[in-house]
Amino acid sequence: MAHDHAMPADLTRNQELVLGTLNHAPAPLSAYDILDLLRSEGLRAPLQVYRALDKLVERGLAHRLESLNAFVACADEHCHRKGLIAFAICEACGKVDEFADEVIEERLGAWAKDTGFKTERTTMEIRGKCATCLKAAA
Amino acid sequence: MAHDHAMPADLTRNQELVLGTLNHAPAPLSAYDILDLLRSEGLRAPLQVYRALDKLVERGLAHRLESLNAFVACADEHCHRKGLIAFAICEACGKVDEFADEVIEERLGAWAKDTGFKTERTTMEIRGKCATCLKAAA
DNA sequence: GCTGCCACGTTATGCTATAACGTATTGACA
DNA sequence: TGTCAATACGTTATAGCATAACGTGGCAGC
Repeated sequence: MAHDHAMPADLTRNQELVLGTLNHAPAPLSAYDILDLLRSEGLRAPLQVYRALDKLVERGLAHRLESLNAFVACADEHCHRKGLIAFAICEACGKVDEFADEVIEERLGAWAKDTGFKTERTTMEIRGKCATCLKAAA
Repeated sequence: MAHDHAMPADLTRNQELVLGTLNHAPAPLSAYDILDLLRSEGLRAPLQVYRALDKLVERGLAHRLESLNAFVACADEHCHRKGLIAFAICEACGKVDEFADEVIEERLGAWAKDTGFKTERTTMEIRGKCATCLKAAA
């Protein structure tokens, strides 16, 4: 993708480095991938990356993909994405598509209400092949 | 939960041991949890557990919870569950509720069709607090 | 100046998963 | 009956992901 998002001004140096790395990556990166890419900037320990990632995820600037144990920058231009987000992950090229669906959100909300469950966090990840890769394989 | 599911007759010894362990667990177990519980049965290496889990998951007898790196037995009595399954995980007691929603499945199908994405596997996990734990805390 | 807070840096460790071997069993079938 | 393919098994070693526990340093507010 290699495009820049609007980057908040109040990030710490480490957070900025990590977010910058994610922004320029064409596919999700593991914390250790990020660490390796940032050794030249002085980062040495996994914890430096994990701490930055925690903050970025907390603020919605990055997302964790549970099924990959990896991270991506938020795809929303102004990072104002609210509510439930779904990810479609291409197993061939690694690209991740981020989308929201109000109907799904509402159905999950209804289920939670019915069963008395208090939702705190939802992850939804679709694995498969993206249109581009399907075409290329044909 | 500690109830027995119908257990297929053609499981290998290791698969049977692992599925039995999951069936009797009140909450998801990691592969290493399972290993520890089965050392008395002669299991010694993680791979023995992972191999059994792979087969069980493949057959739909067990599910992997990506957000926990853990496994549960399929909650469906006869293990005939088809299509997309959602999991609601209580962060307090660890219990997992398994459910299906056709509307959600259809919405995801529609999204895939629109974008030309070929879905192979979908994970949907809700984290939060179950009704029982909420009541207990009140 | 003191205090509380938060980010940082470092070392060590723990948890999760798989690679790469070789062996044993079974069933198909010439 | 021998051999072949398929599949599960067992073991050792290693790779990959994540956090505990410690101490340091900057900065805001009183």
